[in-house]
Amino acid sequence: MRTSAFHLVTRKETPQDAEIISHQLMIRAGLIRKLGAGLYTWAPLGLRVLQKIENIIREEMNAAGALEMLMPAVQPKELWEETGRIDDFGGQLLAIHDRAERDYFFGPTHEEVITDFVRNEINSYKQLPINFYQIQTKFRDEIRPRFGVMRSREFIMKDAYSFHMSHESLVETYEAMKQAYTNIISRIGLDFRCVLADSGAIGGSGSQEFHVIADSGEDAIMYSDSGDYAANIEKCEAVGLIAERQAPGAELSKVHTPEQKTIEEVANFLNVDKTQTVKTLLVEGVEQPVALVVRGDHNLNEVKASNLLAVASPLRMLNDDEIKAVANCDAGSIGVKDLACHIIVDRTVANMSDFVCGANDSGYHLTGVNWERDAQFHEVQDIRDAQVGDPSPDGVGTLQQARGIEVGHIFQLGNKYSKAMNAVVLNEQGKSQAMEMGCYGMGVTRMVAAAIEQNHDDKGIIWPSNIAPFTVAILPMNYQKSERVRRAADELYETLLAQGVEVILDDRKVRPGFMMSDFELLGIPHQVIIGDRALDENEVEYRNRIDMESKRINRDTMASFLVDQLKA
RNA sequence: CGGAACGUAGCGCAGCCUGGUAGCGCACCACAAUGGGGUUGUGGGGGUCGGAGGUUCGAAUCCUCUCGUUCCGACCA
Repeated sequence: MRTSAFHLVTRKETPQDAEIISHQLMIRAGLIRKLGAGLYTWAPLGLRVLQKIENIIREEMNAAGALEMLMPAVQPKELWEETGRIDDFGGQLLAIHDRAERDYFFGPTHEEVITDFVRNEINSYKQLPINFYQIQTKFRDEIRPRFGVMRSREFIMKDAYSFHMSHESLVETYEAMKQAYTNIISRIGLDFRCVLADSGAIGGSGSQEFHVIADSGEDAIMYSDSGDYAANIEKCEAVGLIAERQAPGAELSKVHTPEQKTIEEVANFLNVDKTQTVKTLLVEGVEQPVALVVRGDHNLNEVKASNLLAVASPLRMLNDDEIKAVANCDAGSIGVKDLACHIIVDRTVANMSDFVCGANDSGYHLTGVNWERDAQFHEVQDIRDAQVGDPSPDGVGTLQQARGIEVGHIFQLGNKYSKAMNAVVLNEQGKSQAMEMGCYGMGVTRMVAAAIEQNHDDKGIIWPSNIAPFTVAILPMNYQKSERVRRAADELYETLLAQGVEVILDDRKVRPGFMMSDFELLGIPHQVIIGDRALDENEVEYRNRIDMESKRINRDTMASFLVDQLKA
């Protein structure tokens, strides 16, 4: 490709609304342009990257035995009524209607559509197992789209759905998909981690996420410093930190704590460690309000909490009036003694003794509180975030934390959808049986942003060579005027093209500095600079985008040198 | 969803407070010089000032409504 025949529009200035580096660089390099909130146009340059990722995904999915297909992006509302997922997805669903006022959703995911396809298409156990996938545009009306294509509303996803006669067969495909995902992200060239995950609105039993490690990641992932355990913090089991509850050692006493509301303030005021305090959070319950109790220095894990039977989902904190009705005090003074609601305590809290909590009387706290003697709880659950330094739940090592960008998520769905939609096949005994199902998603557009987050410097993008829009850039110095430079550049260009190298030749009439800065921003892995200086010695110059060190190479061997570099 | 801010040329912004015929930088077009790190000069094209309504002799500027965008927040207990 010659730049004169391509669309290359770069910007020197950082766009004002781009927060994270990948978004800034994607706009500056001209990969994407914004159309509206969470809506992006992929320019030819960006599309080349996108398609490389798609092709790697295709190759690995095909190799794992999955079959590519394509479903409609627009889905009839009736399908979603069958599974009752409209409420689960809530406002994220983009509702549309046609001229006859029929209701549709623009698909945020395709479990319903594929299950409908399969229930009509598959009748016998002999046709199973089978795994379908597609690469397609989705729409999720995010509350707050941000970070460019990292969290956009319209995006491209690879989604796969497998169907089975047994759980064992499902697990087999699940493991194959896990391996395929590992292969895909490795081939793209990113540093990633597979972690245990909550299955959220998709549902099902087991699920794991694939995270590209990056400081700008929206998720916190916890991992053992010496073992294999790794989990999203939403899911990461938080072990009880106190092995055995001590017998009460202090008198219960009520102390005046005026204006001391936060745990920090109360602990300082009473001169105790935060680990000797508990906080009581009142949330909406299924039948009655629920108190969730965690140690003062711990965070409530909202995902774990909303998964509890007694707690309403999604999680909602009670407002001041509701708190008053339950605890008869302001929010800053809620405590566990004589609290008339269902009380669920964290594992660590269950074994605390002589602790501090609110007195259910505004401006007062209790000290020396002990379970059984002073207060009772109804359930012990894991409801806090695991934190750095906790023992790993599998007993091996200590937990550490990193930030991750979720680029893939695989689920064992079981028969949630097949039962709801009556997707059955006849088994060997000729009896109807609901199919077991798995689903496997991968964010294609997000992968581009993740790749940049992990591979850039202050000059621009540094593409991993497997997804670079071009692998070689030829930068001629004074192409317009120097006959000799032009001939050398054209010749190398033609030679590389003939060998199937994805090469871009900059034949624009721009000055050298401008050209070099542009290609540093663009991040093309291999760059060849052709100028009169080196040509005097029949040489041209090679630079790798990673180290940017110049190497003089004989003009006649440059093509083969590059081909070797590309193989490496 | 709650809070805040911002909408003036493709991009980044000034002008608004104190109303008087719209400006700067980048980008773009032409010409010339330059030709190994975003070069320079001269000339040029491009804007219903987000939209609607109001106040006024007169509105980018003041008022009201509306649309859009962005940021922050959604555990004080």
